[in-house]
Amino acid sequence: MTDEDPVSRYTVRSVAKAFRLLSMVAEAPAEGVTLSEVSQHMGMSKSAAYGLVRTLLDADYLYAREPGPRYCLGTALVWLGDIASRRLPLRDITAPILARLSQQTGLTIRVARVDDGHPVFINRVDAVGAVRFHTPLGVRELPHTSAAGKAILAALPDAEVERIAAECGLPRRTRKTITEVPALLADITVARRRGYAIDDEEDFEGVFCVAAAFFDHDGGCAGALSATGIKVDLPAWRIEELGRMVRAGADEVTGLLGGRPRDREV
Amino acid sequence: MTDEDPVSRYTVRSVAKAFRLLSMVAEAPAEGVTLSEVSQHMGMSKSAAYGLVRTLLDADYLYAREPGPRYCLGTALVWLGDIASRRLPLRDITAPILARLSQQTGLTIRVARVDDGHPVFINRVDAVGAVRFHTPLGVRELPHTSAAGKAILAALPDAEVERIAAECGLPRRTRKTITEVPALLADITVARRRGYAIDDEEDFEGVFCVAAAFFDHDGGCAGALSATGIKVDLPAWRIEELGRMVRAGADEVTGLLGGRPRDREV
DNA sequence: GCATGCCGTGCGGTAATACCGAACGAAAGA
DNA sequence: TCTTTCGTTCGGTATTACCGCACGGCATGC
Repeated sequence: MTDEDPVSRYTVRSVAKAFRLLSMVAEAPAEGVTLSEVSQHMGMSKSAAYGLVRTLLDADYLYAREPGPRYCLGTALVWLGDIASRRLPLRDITAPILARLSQQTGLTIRVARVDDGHPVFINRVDAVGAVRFHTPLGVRELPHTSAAGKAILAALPDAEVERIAAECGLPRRTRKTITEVPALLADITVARRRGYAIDDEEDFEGVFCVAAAFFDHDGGCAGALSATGIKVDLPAWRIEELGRMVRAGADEVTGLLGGRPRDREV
Repeated sequence: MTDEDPVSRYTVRSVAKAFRLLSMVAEAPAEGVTLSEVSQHMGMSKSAAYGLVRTLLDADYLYAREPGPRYCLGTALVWLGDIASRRLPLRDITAPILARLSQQTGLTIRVARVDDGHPVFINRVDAVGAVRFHTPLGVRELPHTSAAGKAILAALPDAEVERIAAECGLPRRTRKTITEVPALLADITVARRRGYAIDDEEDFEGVFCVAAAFFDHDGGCAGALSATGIKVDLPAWRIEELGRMVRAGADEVTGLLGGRPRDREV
């Protein structure tokens, strides 16, 4: 084996495998996976998979649900995830604003931080009695299919938007997804004037989002707030109202971050 | 090496080390840890620690905060923790009740599930503007120092309580912690009559908790709801009111679980 | 009732590996 | 300027994790 592996020379392979296993369980149905499924998907023998699973069980990263047994994500991940998310400064700062917006609007409110032009949602508050959207946290999302992503793009110069678009390729998610760079730039230009970005069924059919970006002390975009609802519940006047509320919430976050809002930009 | 290790023959050692490292970072200050600290605390060479850290960085289980660099828990853990906690059925069922109780009381409301007589908190809703308590999720807690723990114990027969008490040894946390089995049984007996359990500065100085258990279709205790506040803010009449509200919330959870509430028990 | 898969569990042997030690450039402190 | 400490990199080797194989249990099908 003289060829160059995709893994660095310093990668501990067993650990990387364990993480691949956890990702596989996370993406599998909630009932969990069997040992044989693990050995198949991981391309390793059953006995090797058994050792790996046992290690994860002992550490509470997995737990065995009888009968089967089927393996599911364990409480150690709840523990670590709670600590990790609490230590994101943005989360603490924005939590009360999310709660207030959720009460005011009756919608699901989320906050994303920026990762190289892409949104990573780090918290979510579901309104009581509202539709629950199963949107993941902690994942780098596509920038062009969510309102939060477009609000973040709108804070960047057009050249940067084009670079990011070329990088991720603007894949289609629904029939309304913007898949061409000029259309994306046009949409962003409107968002800059309006003060908030809109996702009109561009990520999921029937789902509508409104988002506004906030900025830190550098004047750089630090993230975005978004409100998510079912499209049929949102007439035009309601969308404008939501836009103003989200915009106001984002400005408040900007203030708490010691930042300065930009003129004529989201 | 013919001696019996504490780890099973099937334990993948590198993976266990990676988990120990994550636990270490989780218990360290929020600013993160340096590579040298890792190699020291883990008892391994710097180069080995470097390989491990690089692996965790590549998988987003850690991220490097400049300068230093200092290593902190990464967004992959936020992702996995979010999925793991969403898949706990109790969490979805109780979420709206937590939110309502939090609004009604202005306190932090938590829900714990039962793990062999011990409470494991799986969700928490902080009231807006209230004091934030940094209580971890997903950890097996001591049963005798929290209101939720005592509410769970109150649902068990005395013999079982004595077994659990012998197992964990009733360690002291504050000067008010109950450290003797007879006193614990007496406290639990009162809780059974009253319908809710109380933690009066037995876990943290100045912190007061009220909790009530809920039950599943077997009639077994499935967990408990608790309300947490600063002691000076809670006169006696307020505590009684809180107890009734938490009790009512727990009964509601019991109903949603298809369970039946017990007579004269928490 | 018997055969037949399939699953989870255990055990050697060996090829793959993760670890140690040493060394280097850079940055911070004396 | 000198010293210390940090993160990083690189061979060599002892450790190891993996594969193949076999066994017991549990359903399913004939």
